[in-house]
Amino acid sequence: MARHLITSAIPYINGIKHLGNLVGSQLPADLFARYCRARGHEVLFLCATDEHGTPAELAAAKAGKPVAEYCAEMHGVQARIAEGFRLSFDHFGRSSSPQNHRLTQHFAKRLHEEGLIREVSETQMYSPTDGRFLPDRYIEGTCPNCGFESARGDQCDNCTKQLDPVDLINPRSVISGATDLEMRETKHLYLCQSKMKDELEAWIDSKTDWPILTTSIAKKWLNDGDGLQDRGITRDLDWGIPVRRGDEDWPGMEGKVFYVWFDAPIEYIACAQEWVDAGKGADWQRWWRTDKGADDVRYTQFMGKDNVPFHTLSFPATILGSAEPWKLVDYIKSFNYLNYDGGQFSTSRGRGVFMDQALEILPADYWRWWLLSHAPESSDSEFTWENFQASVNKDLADVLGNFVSRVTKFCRSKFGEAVPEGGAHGPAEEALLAALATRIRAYEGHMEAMEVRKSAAELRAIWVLGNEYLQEAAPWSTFKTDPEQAAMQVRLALNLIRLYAVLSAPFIPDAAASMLAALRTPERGWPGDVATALEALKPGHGFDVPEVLFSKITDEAREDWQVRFAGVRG
RNA sequence: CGCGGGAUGGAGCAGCCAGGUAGCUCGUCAGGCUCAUAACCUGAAGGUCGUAGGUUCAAAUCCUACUCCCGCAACCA
Repeated sequence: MARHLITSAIPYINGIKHLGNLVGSQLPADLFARYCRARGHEVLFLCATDEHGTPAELAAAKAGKPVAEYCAEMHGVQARIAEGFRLSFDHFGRSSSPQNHRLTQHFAKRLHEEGLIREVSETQMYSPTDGRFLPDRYIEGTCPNCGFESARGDQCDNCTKQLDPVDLINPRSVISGATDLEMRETKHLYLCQSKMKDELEAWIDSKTDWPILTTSIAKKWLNDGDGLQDRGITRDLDWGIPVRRGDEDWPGMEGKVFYVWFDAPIEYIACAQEWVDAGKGADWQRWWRTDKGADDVRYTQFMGKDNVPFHTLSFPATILGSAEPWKLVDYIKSFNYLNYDGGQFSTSRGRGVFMDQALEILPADYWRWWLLSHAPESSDSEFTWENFQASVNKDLADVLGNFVSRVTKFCRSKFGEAVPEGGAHGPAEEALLAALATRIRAYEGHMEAMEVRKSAAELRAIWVLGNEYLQEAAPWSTFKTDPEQAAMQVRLALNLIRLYAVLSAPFIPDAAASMLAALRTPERGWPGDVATALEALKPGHGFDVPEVLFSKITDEAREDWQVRFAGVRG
């Protein structure tokens, strides 16, 4: 038995996430966590909401609520939706937790003591009307290059030229429209990542088995231009973790907070503390401190490609720079983006399917299956309703659902609602067992390697074996001449349903539970020996013919949804 | 000359790292079965692997140039 620490990139608090966010981190992380648990490993699976930063403040203001209240509310919303998708977090924490405040301030102190923090004085655009410093992208004006009137402070969307806010003609605040902007001097703390470049590079270079997407992005940041740059870790905001050195004040940093990208990954650790403080666990240090039992932990992170630089460089710089024995990540699984029907998902324009809406129209398993079997592993992938309908109907309803249906109904009509007795395996059964063993081992290999698409394809192939077997065995024919043989065939098929439930549970947990419930068995141990696993249900064991496991998506429903989710979210 | 990923039959993908009869799912066509959610099983047609060169006995796989798509480009998260 191994010990697996698994974290999903933490979703930003601001609003409900869309399917692209889900498939890029939380869902594959959940798949892996469920698989590890099924294999008997000890698992700690953590996720949280990332709550600090300007967008949260603005969203709260728009909702007319204090930001703390807004975040608490949105955390509740996201937690409920995560439950709806059956994301099996051991704890779903908050980056605004007291635990994370303390820990973030602790890391800042350690980094300071190690000489890895320096102060930088800089000038930034300040808006007296808004009462805040404005990040570049919250400033708009006329592009000095092309004359485009809605150029952002960091870049002109029209001519793509890189800009500095001071370059803009007639700059104004995106928040209030105020034009009385002024440059003000402000002081910030920088993390001296450049001092750690060699250490980080050696560490990255040692990870030869990481996805190419992960290492190529990390190496680009390490070596692009002047190499790894120092990074500001503080901001002039109200909402965030106050800048302190552990318990002490930080002279000159009054009123400032840490930058979200500094405190967010630290929440992975703080979340384990929250898990303990919530009474769900006893000892968080044996997961996170290599001097306190975490030396045998394997730590895997899941995230979209936009998160890779922070997880391969910034957060490891924090960990390594602290010179304390914290657990470093062992494997980073990164994903490309999921596009929506010919374009991008857009949170601001309400384009695409959002997590709450998805659950309103179909059960979680449908989404889990499609998203995981089409996970954007090697390149960006695209959600289309036609593909979704075809995949779900074919894979879930026709191949798996129909298998359960035909077996249970046939048994009921010929033998009654109990596992029939008699008969012995012949060559066809031996061949099936051998094929199953081969494919199950392949499935395990793909799951362990976190090859999500390949795992799904292998699982589907395992389902197909059942239909192939039935076609060859044809119990509906043998029943007429040799009822005992038919009984054996049906008994095997019923046991196959149980096996499928166990193997499929990481992908489609609800359907798997329904299958086991119909078979009236709690037996869900992972199959070692296939022949043994297919004898779990003994002759005479009662079962129920389940309701239709997966109903099909009709053309009308699909067309309806296509229209409904094409435009602005209503 | 900013960086990275991708380009394989109608659609979506695997194969490429360790060169040697182009594989899978869907769709299409034909056949079979009739237990089942008009479902399942079997078979067939359809691609020379973005373009142009190069290396090699041999390239989807290695090298060079180019084209197109996507993402990133650090005080936005």
